[in-house]
Amino acid sequence: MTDKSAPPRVRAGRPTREQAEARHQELLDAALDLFLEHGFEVTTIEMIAARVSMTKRTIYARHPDKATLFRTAIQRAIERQIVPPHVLEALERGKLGATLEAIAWLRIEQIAAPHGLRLQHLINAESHRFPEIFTAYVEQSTRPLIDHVAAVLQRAVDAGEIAPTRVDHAASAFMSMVVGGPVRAIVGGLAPTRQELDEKVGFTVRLLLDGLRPR
Amino acid sequence: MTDKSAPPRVRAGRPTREQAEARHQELLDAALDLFLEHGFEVTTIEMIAARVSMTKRTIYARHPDKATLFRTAIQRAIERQIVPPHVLEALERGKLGATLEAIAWLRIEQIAAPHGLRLQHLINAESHRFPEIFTAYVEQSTRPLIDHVAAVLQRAVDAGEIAPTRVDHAASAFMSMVVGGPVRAIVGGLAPTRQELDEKVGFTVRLLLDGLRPR
DNA sequence: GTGAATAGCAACTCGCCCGTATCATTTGCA
DNA sequence: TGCAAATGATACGGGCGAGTTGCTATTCAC
Repeated sequence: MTDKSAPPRVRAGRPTREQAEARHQELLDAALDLFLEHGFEVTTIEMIAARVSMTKRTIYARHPDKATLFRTAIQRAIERQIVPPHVLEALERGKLGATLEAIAWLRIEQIAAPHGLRLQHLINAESHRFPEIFTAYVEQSTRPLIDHVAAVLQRAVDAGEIAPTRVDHAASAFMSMVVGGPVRAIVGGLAPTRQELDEKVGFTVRLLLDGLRPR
Repeated sequence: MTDKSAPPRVRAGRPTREQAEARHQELLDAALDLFLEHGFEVTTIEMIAARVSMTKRTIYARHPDKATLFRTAIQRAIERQIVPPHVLEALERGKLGATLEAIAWLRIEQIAAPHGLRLQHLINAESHRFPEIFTAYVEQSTRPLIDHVAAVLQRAVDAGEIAPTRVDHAASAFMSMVVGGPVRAIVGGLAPTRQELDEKVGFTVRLLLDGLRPR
């Protein structure tokens, strides 16, 4: 006895393939936003649906469950952060110090990006429930940069620019220093100025190069 | 019409003040454990109650709600991690390098402690809901150590042991390096050996001292 | 055009958990 | 000794969110 005396239907209908695909991208963007803001548990499917003016039904038509939607959205964010090799190579400057500074800035901008740091925290926080996401993040985002720094340093060692050393330790230490400051600042609610960051990056690079100066 | 034909009573009764206090400590320990393991949302009051063989009733007699219980338990964990000033002073060794190594080890052991890193992650993850906890952690745990390193370095500058420099930057960079490696390792599921850590700490201290060697 | 697949909506079920209330029981403490 | 505090057992209201289903409306394919 579905009377429907006052049919409140507003809009419906099957969208074009392009329309559907665009909506789907919107959905993933919204899901990412909300997950980053509120975490996995607190974010509800209906919050996401409301954000893009859909209903749960439509979301569940594409994604089997909340966990899968989460994985998909986060993996997408990780992929956006991947730096392709040719970009890394393009960071090569003439002088070692300038190259390191360029790499440092690349990472800082990733972290300072609208939700860059939240992504890290979310992935850490959910690393129990989604260990594969954590692994993916390290493998695809963190590690390549460290490895690249190590390679740059190794070349500098070979060229006699710096003293022989454990380039892996040095690279890891360098990235830790670069990231540590901004992370503390941003998480603490501060927005470090370009100048402050510049100062810190300069300090870090100088410290590393002085520490590794050939005897 | 509560019949209660089969009263399955087992045990009850009023405990001694000391007993009650002891149970209360047990409760907070259990709550902390579970919050660290599962996070705020997933952990339920009944999980905590079961862990210490209590009922919700008893918990709610002491804590107005779940959020307050969370704050109390976490604050307790933070306080346990606070290093009293006299302990910091006792880390002073004759040589600057040895002092820095001692400080580094102190922090590494905090992080490698059974739930040391989880505490950080939990606090970060819940920093939206409980910003005051996040602030407390930084103020009471992170910052004092960095400040102490800065003070140690300043004294070394005054003594001419190292070149004049921004000791705040240097201290921050040092602690970042010290913490960065172990964090990546532990979160990644690895358990770095004492020897590996020793090697890293040694490397870090040497890098800093060489980088700051007086001209 | 016509039929079938598809996207959409709304309402529903189911289960979970917080917080509270009730009653019985034990026991510290005055 | 007797009272009240403290706790256990249990039930339940209220709310909420995940996932499902029935139905409708539109578009794609032939």
